[in-house]
Formats: sequence, C-alpha cells, structure tokens
Amino acid sequence: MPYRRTENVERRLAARRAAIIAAARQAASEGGMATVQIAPVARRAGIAAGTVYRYFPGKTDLIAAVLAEISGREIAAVRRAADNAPGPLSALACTIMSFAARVLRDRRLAFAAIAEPVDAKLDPVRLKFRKALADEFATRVRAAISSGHLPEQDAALAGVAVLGLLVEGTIGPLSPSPAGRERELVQSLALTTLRALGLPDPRARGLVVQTMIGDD
Amino acid sequence: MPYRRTENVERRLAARRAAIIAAARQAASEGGMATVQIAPVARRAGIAAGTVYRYFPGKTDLIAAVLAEISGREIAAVRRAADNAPGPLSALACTIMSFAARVLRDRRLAFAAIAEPVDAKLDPVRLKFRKALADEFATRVRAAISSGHLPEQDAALAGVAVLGLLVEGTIGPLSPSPAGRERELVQSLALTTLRALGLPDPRARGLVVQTMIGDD
DNA sequence: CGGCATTTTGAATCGTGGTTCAGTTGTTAG
DNA sequence: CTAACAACTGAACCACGATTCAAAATGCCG
Repeated sequence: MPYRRTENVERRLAARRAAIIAAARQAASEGGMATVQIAPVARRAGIAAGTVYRYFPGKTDLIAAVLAEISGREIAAVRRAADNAPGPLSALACTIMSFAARVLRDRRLAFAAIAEPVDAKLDPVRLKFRKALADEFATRVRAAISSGHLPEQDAALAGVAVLGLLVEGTIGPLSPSPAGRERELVQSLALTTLRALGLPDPRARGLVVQTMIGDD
Repeated sequence: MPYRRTENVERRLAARRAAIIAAARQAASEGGMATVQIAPVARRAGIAAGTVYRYFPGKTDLIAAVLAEISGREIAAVRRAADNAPGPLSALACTIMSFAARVLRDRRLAFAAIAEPVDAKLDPVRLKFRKALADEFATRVRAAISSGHLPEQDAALAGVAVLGLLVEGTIGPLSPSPAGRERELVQSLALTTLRALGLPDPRARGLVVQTMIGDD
C-alpha cells in the first residue's frame, strides 16, 4: 500500500484550494467576475494553470466556489453585527448599516458577487446569495413588526426592497463615489431605508447605531 | 457623377440600421447582452454578418446603440406618463408606477439594459441611462418637496434609492415571479417607495393612480 | 445600356482564453 | 532505496466568435 494521503498533504491541498479561491476573489475585486482568468489566477496562487483543474472541474465551478465563500462570510458578518444589538429595531438598523458599510469597503467585489452575471449556470448560486441577504433583512423586519416597532407589512417584499435600495445606493455606478464620506452615506441610506419600512423620522428616535464592519 | 445616394437608398439604409438594432435588442431580451452575437443578429435582420460592420464599427458600438435606443424610449415613456398627472405627488407616483410596470413587461431586457455589465467601454452609456432615470425620479421628488407634499431631503440620493428599490423589486432574481400579479407588485412597490420618501401612509391619502405603460 | 461607385456577401482569418495531457517532480510505505 | 502512485507543470490544443476582404450584386446616371 505505497501511498496514502497523509494529514500533512491533506492540509497542503486544502490550503492550495483556498489560495486559488482567494486569488480568484482578488481578481474579481479588481476587474469584476468577467475578468477572472485561469492563467493569472494560477500565477497569483503560485501554481501552474493546469493544476487549477485538479481542484475545480472548470472555471464555472471555481467562480461558484468564490461566490459561496463570499456569501458565507458576508451573511455571517451581518448576522453577528445584528445579534449584538439590544433590541429588534436596532438589530434591524445594525443589519442595514453593517451591510452597507461592508459593501462600501469593496464595491467592485460586492457588485461582482451580487449583481454581475457571468454564466447562466451560476445563476442559482448567486440567487442563493441574494435570497440569503433578503431573508436576513426580512427576518429582522419581521421581528420589528412583532415587537410593534414597525407597521404591519409584507416582510418578504420589504427584504427585497431593502436589498435593492442598499445595493443601488452603494454600488450603483451612480452612487456618489465616497471619499471618506462612507459614514455619511451609510447614515443617509439607513435613514431612507428605515423610513421605507414605515418608521416615522428615525432620527427623532435617537436611534444611534455603531456600525460594525468586522475584520474578516 | 455616376452615383449619389438617393432618397430611396437613404431610407433603405436607415431601415436596415434600425433592423439590426431591433434584432440585437430582441436577442438581448432573450438571453441578455452577453448572448448577443453578430452572426445570429445578422441572420435575424436578414443580412450577412459582414454587413453589420458597414453600419457599426464593432460589436460594442452596436450594443451602445441598442442601449441608447432603449434609454430614449423608456425615459420618454416615463416622462409622458408623469406629465399627464394632475399634481406633483401623483406625477411622482406615475413615474414610479409606470417605470415599474414597464420593466415588468420585459424583465430580462430591462436587466440587460440597466444592470448587466458587458464591456468596460459601455459603462459610460449605461451610466447615462441610469443617471437619466435617477434624475427623472429626483426631479419629481424635488417638485413634491417644493409643493410641501414630501419632507425636506436629499433629492439626488432619493432618486438613486428609488431606482434601486424598484429595480431590485422588479428584476431582481428574487422578486416573486409575477403571474398576472403585476398590478399588485407595482402597487406594493409604489407604496414602499413613497413611504421611503417620507410620505406617511400613502394609502390613507386615497392616492389613486392609473398605471400608464404605453404601447411602444 | 454601360461604366462606375457603393453595398452586400460569407467563407477565411485571427485572437483569446479555457482545457488537456505527456512528461516531471514529489510523497508514501515497505 | 525503491516501487507505486499522486500531484504538478506548461506548452499544445481547441472552440468560439468577432472581424476582414476579395468577389459578386446592386444602384445610379449619362
């Protein structure tokens, strides 16, 4: 029995796989999903182009892995931010603001992950991501309705609307390119969003939220 | 002087050019901008592939022309709908609803025109379209603020936010696929949008709006 | 009609970038 | 150390689709 994957090798393989994904994500962050090419990604990851195919059946699968990675990370971060909030309303505000702030940190990557189409085969993956985000908002909206902080309404639609409002406001090519004004933009967007959900004049409520972005 | 473009030829050339654009738009409406290929477009327009290059320097220019055509048409339609409204507030509502309703008529094409990235060279063209739409909303919002129907706010940001909310709500892959429920969806979205702009309980105002889609 | 300019044709060309694979290098177990 | 196998390499291959261009067709005017 003259070869078996040892623990050590297993680890190296996993690390390499992660390196490939990271390299692809980096590329996407620079020029969008469409500009992700195998050869450069391989070079960046310190391997040969052919090796990529020992880790992913094809380019599409690599991109899918990148999307899944981003999705998991973002959802987790947003949820963590909200879970620390004292009540349902500030939890909602936290979700909104941390999402907006995180997107602003890397608008191009966010656009690539949320909106940019690449391949029809990837639509389900991206849909899962968007759905997860919208659900996250919807859940918080629902909680705020239950606790009487927001008027009765269709929470699912509200979640979708919030996602759209924030995405356009942050990564839409129109959004005023922020130069140190991220905080202000996040505040304005949160204000508009909360009002959209039926909260009359959120400012008057002294709703102050620490925007938690997170490090990862 | 043995050849000069006669009126007749001029007309035929223009018609052919329009046919090419129409064919490309049709293709985009079926599979998105990314799937627009010269050969099929030419076939659909009833000409040879090479002929396309006598009308457009390259594929990019063709797509740009398609975008411009859509842009002009949509802006005009939305504006027309609002201009018939009796007051600033219903003009705003008309703008919102006719945009949403028109997008719902051909979601894929709308997505292709508004959100789908194709080529960096086209970004300015698309930006112009989005900007025009956001401006349209912003103008109506501004008017409603002046007339005291809406609270003081940053109209430009509001325009962008409205665009995002409506786009996500209509063509976002998440939006509940409408099966005869377009009217309802448009109503809900309009309600949410108006609330986002600071209009308290628009329903209570008996704000009734005829959704005008237009025929073209 | 006949000569000339313009337009059209569509098969051939070309560039790009994903994918393959024969050969090389690295790892394990006896 | 060596047999046996896995992993890696990178140049070659290939598919796809935009673009070109020489030849053919069409339209104009005297």
